[in-house]
Amino acid sequence: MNYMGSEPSTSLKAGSVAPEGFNTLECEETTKTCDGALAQAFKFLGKRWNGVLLGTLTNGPSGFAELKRNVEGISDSVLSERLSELQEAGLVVRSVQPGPPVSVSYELTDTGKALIPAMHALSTWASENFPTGTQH
Amino acid sequence: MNYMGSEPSTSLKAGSVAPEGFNTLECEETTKTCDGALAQAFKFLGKRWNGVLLGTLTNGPSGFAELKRNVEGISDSVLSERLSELQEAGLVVRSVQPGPPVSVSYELTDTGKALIPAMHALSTWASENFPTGTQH
DNA sequence: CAAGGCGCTTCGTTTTTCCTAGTTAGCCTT
DNA sequence: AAGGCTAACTAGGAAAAACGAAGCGCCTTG
Repeated sequence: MNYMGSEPSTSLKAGSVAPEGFNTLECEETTKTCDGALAQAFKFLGKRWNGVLLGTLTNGPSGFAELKRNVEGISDSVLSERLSELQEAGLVVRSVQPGPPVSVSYELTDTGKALIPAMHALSTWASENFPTGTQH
Repeated sequence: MNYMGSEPSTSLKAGSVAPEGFNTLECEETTKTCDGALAQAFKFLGKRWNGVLLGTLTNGPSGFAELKRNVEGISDSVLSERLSELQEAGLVVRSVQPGPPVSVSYELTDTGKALIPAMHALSTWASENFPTGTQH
């Protein structure tokens, strides 16, 4: 699976197989590195907008303009680029209805939908730890 | 709670209270926005290195140099800045043992530790959807 | 016909992130 | 005593990411 641009290079948990480009760690149970799978997850989610985009798409398929409205603050060019990356990563699928008029929708794939429990856990954590209305 | 710099501005779920600076949505159950709490979570986790840093600290307290070694690819200044941000957000605590020699350690707070279930869910998702060894 | 929306792309500008060299203090070895 | 190394950062500039505005072709609406 391809990543676009450079992504954070992370070390893997002791004993796990190192993908290309990663330094292979000696098998050492006391090494305090980040879980390799978690690091993998953060290759996507550690990029600005991806988490919120995926979160938005859990509400169902959306067109480009609708996503632009619903993800406040994102620019057209970044939205376009992120959607391309998420497609290439297999998390989002783009489907085109030729119309007229042409209509495009973006939808979570099964892989993308499989993120929902984790995103729910993140949402629960934020609700419990950063109640709305207390920011200043 | 203070955020450093500007963070992605997101719209909130219909009916939820809008914090300062957010556009208030009309209460409209069909609006497909990202859950406000999830958006809040991604203010931290959508920044490069934060997720991996927090993931690394789930293994226990670490000093700066140890973190530098265990989070492969991060530079000193970014590590320093991210740790400061995570402290200010209440996710990490810094404690200093004056020595000599001076010794500093960073540790997850209760709020930071409360992220562990969500990070475990993310790790599970990545393991099941991106098996190691298949990257190219 | 004019105006607006959709679904984007392009490019110059701005903002954010990142890197590297450097600092001080202490420890260890020769 | 001197030199090398580590810890825990910081400063300033470089690089990358993100933004904003303009634009395109097509369609719908008035």
